[in-house]
Amino acid sequence: MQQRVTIEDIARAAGVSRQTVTRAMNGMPRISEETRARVLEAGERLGYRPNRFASNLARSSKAKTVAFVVDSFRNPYYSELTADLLDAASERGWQMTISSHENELKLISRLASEVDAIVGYISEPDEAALVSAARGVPLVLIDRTVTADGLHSIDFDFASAFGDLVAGLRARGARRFGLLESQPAGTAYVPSSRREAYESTVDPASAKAVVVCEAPVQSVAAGELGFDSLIERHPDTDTVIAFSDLMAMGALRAAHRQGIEVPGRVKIVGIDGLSLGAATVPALTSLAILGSELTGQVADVLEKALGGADGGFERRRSVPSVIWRESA
Amino acid sequence: MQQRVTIEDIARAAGVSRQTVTRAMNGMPRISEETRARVLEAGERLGYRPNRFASNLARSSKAKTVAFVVDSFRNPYYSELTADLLDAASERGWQMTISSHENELKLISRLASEVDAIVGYISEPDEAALVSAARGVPLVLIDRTVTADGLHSIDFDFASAFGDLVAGLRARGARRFGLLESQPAGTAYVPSSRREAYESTVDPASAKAVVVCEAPVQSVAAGELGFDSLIERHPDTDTVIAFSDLMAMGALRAAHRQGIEVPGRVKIVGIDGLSLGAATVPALTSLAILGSELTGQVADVLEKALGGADGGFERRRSVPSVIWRESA
DNA sequence: TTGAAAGCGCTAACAA
DNA sequence: TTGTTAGCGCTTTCAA
Repeated sequence: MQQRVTIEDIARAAGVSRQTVTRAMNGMPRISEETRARVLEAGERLGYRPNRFASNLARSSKAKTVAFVVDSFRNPYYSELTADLLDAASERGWQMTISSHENELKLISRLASEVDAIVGYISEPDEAALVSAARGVPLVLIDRTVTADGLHSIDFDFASAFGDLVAGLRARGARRFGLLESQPAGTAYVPSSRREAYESTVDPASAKAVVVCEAPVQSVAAGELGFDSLIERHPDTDTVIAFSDLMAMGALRAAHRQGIEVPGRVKIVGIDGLSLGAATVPALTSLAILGSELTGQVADVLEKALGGADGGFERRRSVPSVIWRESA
Repeated sequence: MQQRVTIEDIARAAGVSRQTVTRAMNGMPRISEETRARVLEAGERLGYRPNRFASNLARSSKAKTVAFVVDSFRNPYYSELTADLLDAASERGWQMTISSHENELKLISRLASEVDAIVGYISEPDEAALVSAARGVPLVLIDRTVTADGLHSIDFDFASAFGDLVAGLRARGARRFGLLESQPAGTAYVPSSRREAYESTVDPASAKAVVVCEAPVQSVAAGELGFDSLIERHPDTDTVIAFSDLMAMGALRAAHRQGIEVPGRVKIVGIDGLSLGAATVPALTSLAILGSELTGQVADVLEKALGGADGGFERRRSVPSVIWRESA
């Protein structure tokens, strides 16, 4: 970049001091309209572009930028959430930069020198490593609970959410449940909090009907395969709860292929609350994380953290709520 | 933020000069491993965090950040494209910040002082106003062609893409086409380049079967309503081309509701190339913009623009290509 | 291998 | 209303 035009140049061109240029450029008081116009005109003419680094270095209130980290923006869950967070960020005057994973720790450590806070879905289990990678930059982890000092977290209360969901499903005639879980291929299996909530909510027979798909968490294909195998192993299943809306969409496809009527013969429910769920055939009932108070919680935690309140680390919980649509 | 720990502090703590700290921190040569370790340790201990503004101000090669501007990240088209661009950006070491519209000109003018380049979907027709809002920051407009000096653009060659699409559809038995177009509510209607390409490609009778939905461009509901009205007005239609994949998904829903078999009775095709198209029932055939050379073109143009090559403004064209799936 | 000096471009505080 | 003087925190010469 040939960023050569500085306030110095403008000052010279307009015959004023640098300070006056600053005042004109930033709409500050204590300057006559006349000089302001003259300075602005000179800036325009010379093609002046403020240097944001210099400006922020000198300025007392620095620009805040927060990084949002996710697995992949190809997943509509993350992108819808991004949209929500983006609104919250721009309301508060924060810039938001987004990144998807390479190596988590390396990414965090890189971001730590580029932004003022990091928030996102990060699976690295070693909390101490996270704290040290963040080097003092506030780090807010979503969808998990942390214990280490130095980290904030916002988790979902699936236990109570599943209570509501299952009760509602029973009221709609559900008797025999099945769960489609997902696990990133090639990793050690750890039961998800979704699964734990499921098992402790449904009847014992249903609790055993769990299919774990080895696939990227958010894959339609996984839902499709999982549905087939679930129905094969547990033919009496009348209600399928999928780990995510995308998997539920896969289940919908599988049901259609098998000629299984939804919701007549089998009800299908996803988790996430994608707005896209309204566009499937039939429209998807979902345990919604999006559109819940999640966004507000994130913004809240960030506000505290950016404010520099070193006092304590937030541990929040957010309760998903059911969106009833056609599929259940 | 209490960003008080500076290299000065570390220098003092480690008993070295500031330069030495810089060398240690940035992995530069001309420093003994021993001092480097000592300095790093001091930094760790004091909780040092580099100030990115100071660093970039002093550094000769500044960090590049590019802003990506779209209507809304709730639209999967934009989010999938974001994912693509994000990959391209991180490969090149650029930061990317994303923004969705408020007032376009105001947004651009704000971004102009915060980033090094702006790329995106911007509908403001007044090119001079865009140039002046960008204040010298490279501005790359997608999905349109510009004439003004000072703007880059990357447009889609729908004319030739529609040629391929329609030929392929005919080979699959299509005879009577219909187009579902969309127009933001409350704006003056201007035929899209998609429509123009459509009309000049299909037979005269089909060219007249165009339904313009007054709705947000990318709405499933619009596609649903549009499909109904198209079939009502032109019952002999056997192939529906929708302005976007989301609208095509709406059309799919409407067809299902009406008991119209897809692709047996009516073929349905979208535009965009969403990966989600693979998840619908039936999976969606689409004229793909995503996954085409678009991303590469954008990166290319940005590279030139960021490089500071003032020489000329790029005018690129990108040809969408058909992804054949079940719906046609 | 290390350090001293001189800025990067801008804004804050103070004077004039 | 305007200008002067000091930095913001870091990196880049250039010397030692």
